[in-house]
Formats: sequence, C-alpha cells, structure tokens
Amino acid sequence: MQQVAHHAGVSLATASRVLHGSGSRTVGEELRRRVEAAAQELRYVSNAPAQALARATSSVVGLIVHDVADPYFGAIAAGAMRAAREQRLMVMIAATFREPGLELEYLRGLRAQRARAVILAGSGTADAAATAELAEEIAGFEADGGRVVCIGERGPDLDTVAMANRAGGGLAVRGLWELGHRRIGVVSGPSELLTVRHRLDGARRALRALGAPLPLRAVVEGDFTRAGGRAAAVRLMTEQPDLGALLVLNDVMAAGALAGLRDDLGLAVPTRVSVVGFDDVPFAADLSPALSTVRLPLEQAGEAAVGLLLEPPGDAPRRVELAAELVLRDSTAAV
Amino acid sequence: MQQVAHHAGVSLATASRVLHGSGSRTVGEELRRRVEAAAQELRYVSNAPAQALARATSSVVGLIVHDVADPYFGAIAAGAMRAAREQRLMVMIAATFREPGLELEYLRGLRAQRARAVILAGSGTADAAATAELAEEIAGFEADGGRVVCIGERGPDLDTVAMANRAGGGLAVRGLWELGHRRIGVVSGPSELLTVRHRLDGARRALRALGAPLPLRAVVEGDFTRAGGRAAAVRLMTEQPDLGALLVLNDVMAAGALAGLRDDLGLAVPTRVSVVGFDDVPFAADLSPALSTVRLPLEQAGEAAVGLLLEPPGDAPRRVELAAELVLRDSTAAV
DNA sequence: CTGTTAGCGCATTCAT
DNA sequence: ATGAATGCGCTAACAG
Repeated sequence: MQQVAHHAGVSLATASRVLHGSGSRTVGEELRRRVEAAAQELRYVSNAPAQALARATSSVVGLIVHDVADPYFGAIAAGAMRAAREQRLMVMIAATFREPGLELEYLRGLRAQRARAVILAGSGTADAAATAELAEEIAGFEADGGRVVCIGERGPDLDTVAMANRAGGGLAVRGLWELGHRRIGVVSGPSELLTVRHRLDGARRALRALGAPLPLRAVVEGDFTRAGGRAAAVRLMTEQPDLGALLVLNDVMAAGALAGLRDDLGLAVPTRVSVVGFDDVPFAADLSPALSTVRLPLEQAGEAAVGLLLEPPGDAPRRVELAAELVLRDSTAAV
Repeated sequence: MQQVAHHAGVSLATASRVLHGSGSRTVGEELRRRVEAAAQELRYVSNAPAQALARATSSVVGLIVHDVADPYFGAIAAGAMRAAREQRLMVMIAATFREPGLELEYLRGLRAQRARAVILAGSGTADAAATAELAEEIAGFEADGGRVVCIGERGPDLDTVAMANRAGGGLAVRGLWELGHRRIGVVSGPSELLTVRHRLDGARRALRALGAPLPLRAVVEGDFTRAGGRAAAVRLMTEQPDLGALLVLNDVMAAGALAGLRDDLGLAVPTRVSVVGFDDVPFAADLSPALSTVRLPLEQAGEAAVGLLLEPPGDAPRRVELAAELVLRDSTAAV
C-alpha cells in the first residue's frame, strides 16, 4: 500500500481510506481517482491478515460440520455460503468427521483466526463434559467479540436456528398412522446426538398421543451413515418381523435401510414395509423407491444462520424456527 | 502474549518460541514449563492474523469448488479436509455456484487472505478470455509465494491432479459395447467445461476405434445438474428413440435421466435402455436402479491435491494421475 | 539458551 | 479533506 500511496502521490492514510475505507468516504474525487489508478497499475492486493490485525476483526466466518460429504451438511453449507457471499464474507469450513473432540479444537482454531463468527452446524451431544468445555470455549469466543450461531439446539442462551426435529418426528409417525400403520419401528442414530433424541422424542410422543406407545424393542440404533442405517434396519426387521413401517432418522441411513431391506432381507418396500426418512436431502427423491421423508429447509437454515450472525449481538438470544413438512413419495403405502 | 510472557517471567521472544516455535525447540525445560502454565492459566489464544502478518504466510488453504452441495465436490472436499487436518491446515472453501466470474473473484480473495495455497477443484473452461485472466491471477498468486493445484486439466504448467476423464469415457463405451449395445447416445454437460469435453472425447474415440463413430445427433447437452440431466435425456430419447444405451456424463445428471426415462417417457431401465453415469458419487449405488458408472477416486483426488501443495514448489509442474474404473450395477443390461 | 529490537501491512487517532 | 504518527500481536534476526 505504501507503494500505491507513493505512486499516487498521497499519504498512506489516504490510500488506506480509498482502498478499504468503510462508509465514510471522506476523500476528494481527484485523489480517489489517482489512488485507484495506482492500485490498478501496481496490481495491489490488500493484505487481509494485516487488516484483521489492525482492525481486530476479520471477514471470515467459520462453519463447523460433521462431514462435508454428507448431503445434509452440504445443503446447509451451500445456503450459508450463498448468504455469506452477499456479505462479502469468506467461509472457513471445518469438518470434525464426527470426532467429538475436534469440534472443540476447530472452535479454538477459528478463534485463533479471529473469525468474526462461527456457525456450529453439527448436532449437539448429550455428553455433559464435552458440552461444558464447548460452552466455555464459546464464551471465550464471544468475549473476544465473535458471534456464535448454532443450527439445532445447543443451549438456551445461544443464538440458534432451530430445526423442527420433534415436530418432524411427530409428523412422520402421524403420517404413517393415517396410512393405517399400527406396528411402527424406528431406526435411530447415535442416542448421544441431540438431533436424534429430539426426532425420536417427537415420534414417541406422537405415538403415545395416538394411544400406541413405542415399545423399546421397536427402536434400534445405528451410525448416522448409510452403513449404519442398513445394519440397523436389518437387525430391527429381523428381531421384529411384524413391523409394517419404519421411521429412519435421517435420509442417509434410510438409503442404507432401503438397500438392506431389499438386498439382505428381500422385503418389498412399500408393500411389505413402509419407510420414512428424515431431512429430504437432494437424492431422496431418486432412491429406489423414491423416499418419503420429513423435509427440513436445510439451505434456508444455512442462510438463516448467516443472517443471525449479521445482526448486532442483541440482549436476548435470538432464535429462528424452521418448520418441517412430511413429503410422501413411493416408499410408503397404505395398509 | 505479552501477558503470558510477563506472567511467566520471561521475554516475549521466549514465550513466542515455546508457544509457536516451529521445530527447533531451543528453550529450557523450566522456562518452557512456566510459559505453558501461564498460557494455560491466562487462557491465551494465539492470533493467527498477526502470525500470518509477521511470517508472511498463513496456515489456510483455499478450496474453490462449483457447488458444495454437489456430491462430487463434497467428496473432493472431504478428502482435502482430511488431509489438511493432518497438516494442521485450515480450509477455506469458496463456492462459485457455477458463475464463471466468481472463480476469479475468490482467487483474489484467497490471495488477499494470504492463503498458503489454493486448490482449483472445478473444471476448467474453454473460454479463452476467462482462462487468461485466471492464469494471470494464478501467476500473481504464485509470485506472492502461494501454491496452486488444479484438480483436472487447467494448463500444462500447473501442478495438477489429473482425473482419467478421457479414459473413463472410453471405459464406459467399451463396457456398453461388450454388453452388445450398438446404438449408444450421450447425455452431455455444458460443452465449455473441459471435464465434459474430455469425457465426451474419450467416448467418441472409443466408439470410432470400435468402428461405430458417434453421430452428432446422438449427443445432447444439458446443465450439469439433476434437472439438466432429466431434460436432456428425455429430449435425446424422444428424438432418437432407437438408442439402446445412454452414457450420462455425470451421476447427478444420471439421477435426473433415470427419473426422466421412467416418469416422463416410461422407458424401462435397463431392459429398454441401459444407462451409465460418471463419477460414482456415494448415492449412485442407491438409485433406482442402482447406477452403473465410471468410478473416479474423488476423495483421493482431494487428498492428492493437498499432498501436492505440501511438496516444495519444484522445478517442473507436478502431476498425479488418477485412474477410472467401470462399475457395472443394475442400470445396464446385455442385449 | 534467552532477551532486545525492528518491522510485517494496515487502520486510526490526532493534527493541520 | 489530508497527512503524520502510533500500535495491532507476533516473528526473526541479532546480540549476549
């Protein structure tokens, strides 16, 4: 920038003002022109770290997900990045690959980067110790002036984009019920994930309200992956062969469940057993058969998260509630 | 850090050495202990921008993709992030959403961030003007000491992780041929994308070598998306109803093609028409029917890319060649 | 092995 | 409206 200033025959301060001046454009037309010309000619590229140092804040926002290759997070990330672009923010993505400790580590890293904000997109967990450590790090981050936004519940005093996981669980179960299903099983994910708990809880409550409480043996737990869904679904239908419908707590698992039902057990979907997934990721409609599922506005969640972290800190924690919707396709049938 | 140094009763330099000292750990045991204790107690968090400024290099690498929600890029990103993690690098992802100009803009942004390196994961394009501008920006980036690695061809003097797009196109066509297909059509993506050109070219050559050159009317072009694949496949099979097999130039398009064939035209796959995709994205095996496709080692490409940017600049451009493999599943049948 | 010192590139007072 | 000066937090000689 020195060079640019010199080349334009102005002071360093003036060059700084026209090159990065935020709002109050208090530079004369003539000088402004000269500086811009000089910058152009010298191919000046501003130095973001230096700016961050001087301003004590940067234009990068962090996004911590479990797995970028998972379409659930892919959709959220796409939404967040689209919104970030409009604000000229850069997005730094960290993937924990579902190792709990990494979330904390990456939050620290983002704090070191002096990220302006971070979005915690992965599900919270029921591990009290980990949650406490994370809360402390979050507090530190906010004390440094950073913003933190969670997608999904993490704590009452955090800005959060709330997904209708409970309501969605209820929706799915009631949809199945209306189709005439009475023997409903649940292929669940890891029970320490809050997202899983909420979805399962929503299903449970709805079933109880319908007068048919969900028996414990009708729930089986697997990894939140395709393979996990396949294994869990096969196990559940083997142990409880009278089940006529399955709620699978995310679409990726549901894809596995569909494969397991068909290839491992030879059970026809939807004639022998109906299947409902959760999330409505992009490929859900292309599965075989097209997956009925609970749609969550994933991209919108990403956008909303960026929206929240743009708003001034605020006195009370902010919340955005996103609704779920049941989408019935070909993996469910009436009985 | 001042505080930490003072608290530990050492100089700033010593604190810096134990806190961020790279390798040559030339600090006494006792002092080291004291500094670490002080840092712990004061909850010291290092300031990455300041480090970047002082060192004139950072620990962030940029990854520019077309779309994070696309499973192709999701897989590449996952591989890159896994590798980056081992090197304690942070990954800044930028998505162009297929707007050509954005690639250049993001490269500039990453340059401003003083990213240590950037990975260009999206396909190059045949637009000469855009390519030239990009080349200039790349040169500038490298002149600043940054590394650039491309996934897919971008130019002969760039470090690149080369995907076997041509070979893959040939593989697909020969696979179909061996199944007895003689009337093969291609659902192509935007022809300005180099990736598309190479895949199509590979298919063309193979067909010519087989003595059955691909007629122009047997190729139809669509967006590199599900909707694009659907529309293009429907159009192709409507105009050329005698085609017995389709090569679709990526799996996302193939998902759309499958839907179009089934829902719009009522053509059975694979009995009436066989379909081969390209990429082998995670959901390919779950489509209806399970998609035969050309597998590309996507995650490995991401890993290889960060591997390349870790190696010292090198005299000659480096290349990593990744092979393709034909995976036959249920969307193809013999005639 | 440890401390002193001089920048890194930029934003901002504070003068003018 | 513009310029001069100071410091952001840290690293890297350099000197002991």
